[in-house]
Amino acid sequence: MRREGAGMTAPDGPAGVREFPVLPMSDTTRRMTGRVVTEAAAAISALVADGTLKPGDRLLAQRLADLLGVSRFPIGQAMRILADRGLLTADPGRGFSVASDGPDHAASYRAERGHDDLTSAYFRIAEDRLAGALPDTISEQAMRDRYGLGRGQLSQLLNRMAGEGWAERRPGYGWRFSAVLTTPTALEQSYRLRLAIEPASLLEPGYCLARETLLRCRAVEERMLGGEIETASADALYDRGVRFHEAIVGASGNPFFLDTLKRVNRIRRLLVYRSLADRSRYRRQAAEHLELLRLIERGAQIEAAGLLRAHLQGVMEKLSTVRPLLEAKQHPSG
Amino acid sequence: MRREGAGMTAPDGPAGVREFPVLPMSDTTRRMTGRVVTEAAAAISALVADGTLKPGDRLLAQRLADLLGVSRFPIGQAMRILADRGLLTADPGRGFSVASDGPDHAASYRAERGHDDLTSAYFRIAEDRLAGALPDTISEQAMRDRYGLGRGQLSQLLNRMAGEGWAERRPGYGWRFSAVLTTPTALEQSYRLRLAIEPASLLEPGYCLARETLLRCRAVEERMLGGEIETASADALYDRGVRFHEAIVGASGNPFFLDTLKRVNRIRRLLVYRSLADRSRYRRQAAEHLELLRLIERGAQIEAAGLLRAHLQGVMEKLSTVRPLLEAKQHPSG
DNA sequence: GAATGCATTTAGCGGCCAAGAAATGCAATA
DNA sequence: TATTGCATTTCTTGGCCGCTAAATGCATTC
Repeated sequence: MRREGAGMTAPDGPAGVREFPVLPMSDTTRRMTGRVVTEAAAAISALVADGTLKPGDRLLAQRLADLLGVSRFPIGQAMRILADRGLLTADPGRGFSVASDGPDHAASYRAERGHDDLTSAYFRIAEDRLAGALPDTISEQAMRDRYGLGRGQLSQLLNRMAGEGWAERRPGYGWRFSAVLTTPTALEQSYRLRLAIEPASLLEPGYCLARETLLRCRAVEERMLGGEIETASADALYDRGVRFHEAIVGASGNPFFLDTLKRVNRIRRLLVYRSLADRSRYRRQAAEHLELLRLIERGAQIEAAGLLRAHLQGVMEKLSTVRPLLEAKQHPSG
Repeated sequence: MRREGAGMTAPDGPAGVREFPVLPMSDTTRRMTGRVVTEAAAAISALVADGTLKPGDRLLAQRLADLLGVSRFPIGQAMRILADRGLLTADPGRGFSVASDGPDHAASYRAERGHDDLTSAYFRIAEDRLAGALPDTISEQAMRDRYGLGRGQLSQLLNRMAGEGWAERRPGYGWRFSAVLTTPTALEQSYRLRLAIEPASLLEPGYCLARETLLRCRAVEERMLGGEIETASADALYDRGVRFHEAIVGASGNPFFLDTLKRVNRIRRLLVYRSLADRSRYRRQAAEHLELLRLIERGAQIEAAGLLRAHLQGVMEKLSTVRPLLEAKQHPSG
């Protein structure tokens, strides 16, 4: 899948003159690998980066495979790649272990990893759509030509978009994009759905936020208040917010609530785009998140629901100040 | 798609002896047609059945094509089929018009129409899953073999199920079915989601139930109270309920609310299956629906929201009496 | 002159095959 | 004995071809 001129044609310049003499291990590092291998490598490097695996620790293939829900094979591939990058050291016959300078390599490795082909195509389409660059109706053929996708890939994407509610099959053939994404009030409407379900989820019978989850959420928010608000990327900030709310709602044990929230969050990500990186507000949000955790910890569900409602309403009201940006289809300068 | 030995081979018996002298127009009527043609025929017959088109009315191909969002071609095919069935009469050179006994034929035509291939496969899979006949994890290959589906069809179905939250891609390959459908409390949980969003949708700013929609809903409920509760099929009763609630929520103008409801209703259809055809309760439900419409008509949104909440809660409480049936995976005897 | 009916064009889908990726089984080994 | 490393098997995906359905354009006809 997603091959892209890897080797095969013209590996060298004319007469064997290498155009890119640097990166001596590139043919191993750059080797096209499957999705699972890539993700396994990312997962392992994350474990090394956050200290779960310390220098000298031996990596057991089966253990990692079980952790990621895959077989041992792609784990082995991933370890080999990471060994080439210097994160791990290979002990022939006894597998791999974390190199002494593993964590440093892990940080740089993780920094340079980009999006999936499919994911990036998804965002390109969404951006084009938001920018009005895509017509309302279009054939699959035209989409494939435009974004250079295989049949299967495109079909996966379109089905996903259809599931998210902003694309649909036309009766004959071709697809139609609905107006959901381009209407200026969509973002506000998405918040009103959250306002309906998130506080309600707290009042579900049997609501129980696992202690471990609570502590993890609290640690994240405190790290943010401790300075990460200023340093983290806009994407990272958005992700943290999403994860917090999904953790809260997920603790209701009602999958319908959680699925609905996840779904609306995926669309919301397209709507907020990368625009509103107004960091000053994240501080207040983090404080409210922490207060919410305190209430939940005490079992004060009703108060928690009230606070969550106020929290969302507060965020929604701030929306009206950024909405003009969306309407004008411009990105803020600062 | 879905070809099946249609015509082409052996139109007649040997030496011109017709094997099936009855149904002289069968090779036209039975001809396999595409999805759009089939749906166009169904749509036109619906128009004839409900009196929108009366005997003698001429059918304009372009008008119908615009109505259904397709081209004239499948409309022509559909009209030809319907003419063969006696719903329409063909006036060569001037198209088709509704036959004098069109409405009668339309009723019988509509009665014998079955499910789409894809739709029926979807329900077969869901039923197998509910019955525990499908393993938790399975490869696409195995699914294709089991249900005789093409690659694209299966991918469409699986993506749809994934969107509905009861199937998901495994990291490597193959799919996993989640426990959502088989857990005994799922139905109740789905109602609690509805309880969170439906009353809230009534309080959306700009809520406006179109007069035409209101009248249509009222007429349906009154027809039900007038006797259809006893005569209609269980499927039809379910559909009416779904359509009513979706009309109410759709009038909020917030597509997120409507999408969420539609989604949960699709899963709910799988959960209720065909079990609870307890008709006595539909009478009370219809009365409450009518009262709800009255309140909305008066613009009493808050009272309407309260009634809707009570209505859903009432239905949900009745659930506990039928839940044992689901748990035992049995269908009621009466 | 507008709508029909037919011919042409285009789109999408299934089958087939080959390539690549992941899963699985097995022998070697620390 | 548990784990690695490799070989084999299974599965998915992409390309290509042909078929059928739907869209579109055009001549005909009332």
